[in-house]
Amino acid sequence: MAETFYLSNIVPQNYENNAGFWNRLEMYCRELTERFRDVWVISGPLTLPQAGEDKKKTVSYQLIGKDDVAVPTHLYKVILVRKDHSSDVLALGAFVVPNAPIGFEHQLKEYQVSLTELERMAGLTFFPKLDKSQDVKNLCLLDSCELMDFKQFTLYITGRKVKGVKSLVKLEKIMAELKEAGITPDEYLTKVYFEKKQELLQKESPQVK
DNA sequence: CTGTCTCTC
DNA sequence: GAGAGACAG
Repeated sequence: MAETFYLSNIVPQNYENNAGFWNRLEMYCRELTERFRDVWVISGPLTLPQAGEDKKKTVSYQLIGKDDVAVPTHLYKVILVRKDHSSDVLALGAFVVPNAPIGFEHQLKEYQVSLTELERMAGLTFFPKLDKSQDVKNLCLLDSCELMDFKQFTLYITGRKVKGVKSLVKLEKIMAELKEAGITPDEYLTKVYFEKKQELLQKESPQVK
């Protein structure tokens, strides 16, 4: 936790990417901990070359702030999972994601690369003690690599908002926004909504102590 | 969930 | 500078 917050461990990331696609990728990683005994995740920045109109490749990336902090063109994530200690079933997925907004029409699998490819891009060796000659499965074949779709994501976010809401007016506003997005609450959200509504009715009714 | 911004102390 | 709360995607 302490190392997490070193400035040297921080990367400027596109806002929409972080709150959207990357957020859903992180949610997927958390899901994996429910299906696998061990989950290792390594993330980092990349500044990749891009081919111009003349086909020549150039490395170009933005610098921000007075101290010229480099903005990576891409972000990578390597995920290694182990089913359990005894069986030793391992699966790995490596992903390279543009540091730019990515909509719900895109699938995680579009950004999958081989570990070897990523290691060349990053100039790093991941899991050096892992015997690569042994049978390490493709994560996206063993698991689904499916991120939440728009409806699932919106329902989840709305659930978190409802849980933290402080007034009845805001509660109804959150639910109205959901309806406006064309999504009807599922069983879980309906339950959370009514529980919060009861709680706030208690708090906001002046005659009740 | 991922965040930022503003206000107070 | 930290903490709390409002707000947005």
